[in-house]
Amino acid sequence: MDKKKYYITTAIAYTSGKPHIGNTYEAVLADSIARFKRQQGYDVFFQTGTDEHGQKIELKAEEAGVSCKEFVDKVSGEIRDIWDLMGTSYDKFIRTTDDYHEKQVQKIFKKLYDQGDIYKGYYEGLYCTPCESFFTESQLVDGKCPDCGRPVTPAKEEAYFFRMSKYAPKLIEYINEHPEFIQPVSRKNEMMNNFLLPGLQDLCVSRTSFKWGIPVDFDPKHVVYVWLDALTNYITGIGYDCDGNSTEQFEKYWPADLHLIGKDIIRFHTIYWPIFLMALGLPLPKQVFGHPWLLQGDGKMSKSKGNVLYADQLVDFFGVDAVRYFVLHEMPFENDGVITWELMVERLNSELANTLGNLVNRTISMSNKYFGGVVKSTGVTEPVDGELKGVVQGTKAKVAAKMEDLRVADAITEIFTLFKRCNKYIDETMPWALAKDEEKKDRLAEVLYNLVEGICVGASLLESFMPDTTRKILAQLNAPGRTYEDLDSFGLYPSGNKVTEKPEILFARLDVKEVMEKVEAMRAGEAEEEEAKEEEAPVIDIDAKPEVTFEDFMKMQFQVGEIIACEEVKKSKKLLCSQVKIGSQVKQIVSGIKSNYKPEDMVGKKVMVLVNLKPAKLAGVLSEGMILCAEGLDGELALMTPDKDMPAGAEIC
RNA sequence: GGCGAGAUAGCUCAGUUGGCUAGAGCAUACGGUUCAUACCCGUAGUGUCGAGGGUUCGAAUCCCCCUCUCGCUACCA
Repeated sequence: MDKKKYYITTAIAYTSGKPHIGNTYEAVLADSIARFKRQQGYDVFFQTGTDEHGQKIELKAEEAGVSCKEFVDKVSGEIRDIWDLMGTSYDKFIRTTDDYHEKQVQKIFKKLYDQGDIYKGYYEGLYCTPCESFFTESQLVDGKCPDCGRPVTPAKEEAYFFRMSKYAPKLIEYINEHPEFIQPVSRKNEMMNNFLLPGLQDLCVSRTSFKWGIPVDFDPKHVVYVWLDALTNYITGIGYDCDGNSTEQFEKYWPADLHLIGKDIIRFHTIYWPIFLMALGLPLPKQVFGHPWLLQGDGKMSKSKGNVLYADQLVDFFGVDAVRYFVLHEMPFENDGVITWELMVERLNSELANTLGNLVNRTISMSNKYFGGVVKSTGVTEPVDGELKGVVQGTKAKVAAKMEDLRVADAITEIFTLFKRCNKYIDETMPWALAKDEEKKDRLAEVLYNLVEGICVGASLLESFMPDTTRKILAQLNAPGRTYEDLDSFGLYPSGNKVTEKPEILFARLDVKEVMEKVEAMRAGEAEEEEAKEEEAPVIDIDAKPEVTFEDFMKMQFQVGEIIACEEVKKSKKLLCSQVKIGSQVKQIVSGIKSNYKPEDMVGKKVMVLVNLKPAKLAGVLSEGMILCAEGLDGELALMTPDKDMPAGAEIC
């Protein structure tokens, strides 16, 4: 009988820089699921990879003074190295610059165009280069990119659009009929209420503003825009061909059983991607799981905060399996998880070193001390053995049930419950007491056999999550690997086998203080590097806007305004409403600066005002101008104030 | 502004259709043990279950209202 297939993917990582521990978490999570399914006997295909096109990469490459291809080759390689370091067992690492992918994307684009799903139009809007996104004015935050807070530039391009609305009813039906499709389910409501039910906008699927992308072959000044390029990796990677010459591999594995993605891109995977697939006449993936994020103690990781954790650093301190254990076990199913150095150390010490490592160590050392390492079942059982056996035999089913729901953290907890039970068993049976009585030698042997057997089962179940540790434990116990089917039986450890003479410490306890000192030292080194960098280039480059004529410029009237009153706009989160004295008149101006200025701080300030801007209502409040601000890297705002005291109304020219 | 989630032990959370003295892990305290990586095992707790009102024989659980937090979304010159 053919094995059941299981196709799992991660999102492909964007090659604009080194991935932090949060990105790495996704790969490890997918890996643990893939490994578990393999262990269960599924024919698993696990695909991951890198997303390598776009304007941001074009810019980064230019900055680095290399070609785009050289740039992405390097970064993609680094990402793959980290995935390898973490022991992710991917079957395929796709790159969106792979030639088969590029060719197929072109064919898909053409096909969708020919069948009328893609049409040519114009995109007018405001563009954020780093995010490579167009926004309507209404989407902007404080007039800035809603994603990154950086400035946007007006742009109009000829562009191709995908007719989303045509497929929306079918998608709504599909989602309603497949409640398990979007995980966690709370996300399903968000998608429905915010996008599908109010009506879907058409999606822009091409760009002319940059070159680093897959050219639209019948209209080469366009490149295919991110989602049609990136999302299709899930089918091109396993050999899809839209002319009907797909590989056997594709026929076998598609549709995907699970797309594992970050919660920030749920919308693209549960709306646009299914619709693309419908347009191609392909079945939809069975499940999309938007996992939560792994956060640093003091908020989301960001380079500017200097609190970014990288997988390789953590591995240097703790080892691969400890890091895998941490990210898999500390991450809740629905809420964001927290990672700090202190927490890492605590978990390592209490769970890995104390509970597991010490259990293996004490068991082996007793076997050596009492029986020269030979582990033998003598059949001298006592009632207390039954409870241990029950736990050992029952763990497999519990783990499987948790994994079925993608509750990886809970699955690991079940395995550790087994190890804790083993520790308790040692206390209950007191081998050291048995050892003092020659008549109880057979009982002692049986106790140690039961322990070794229990550990073997636990260690085997741990394989999906901490593969190296499993290998080490089984090697130290000189235990043969056992099949998944046998993980709920007890007594398969070959009686008479000899365990290692010198047990190796699996996880060494660490001292929090020492670790923190090392971390500080490392941080100091990084900070110096950062400082050196900052001294070199404390500048911000924004996209150049089209040239304006002097006449254009003269149309705008700038004056000094004095803020005489200011209050929060109640209905909004970011707006302040100021009364600004300009000459003898007073204008009401609303501005999105609440995050940086308090109303009381505003009063009395002299600011630069664009006076003749057409009035508009913001959050229902009339605004008759614009107060100008400079914006720093983190979205920090600074009001433009005159260098010397100037009367309200003075012209700025 | 719209939709949604949440507020439970010092910390992270579990509490199914309302029902016996509200739970787990970590941390704390005490006790036991010595095979082991100062480890393991046991015991003990502490909670106005966010505030207030209501339904009920009985509410952490259902209803109303309030406060706060969070997610998505809209508006944000």
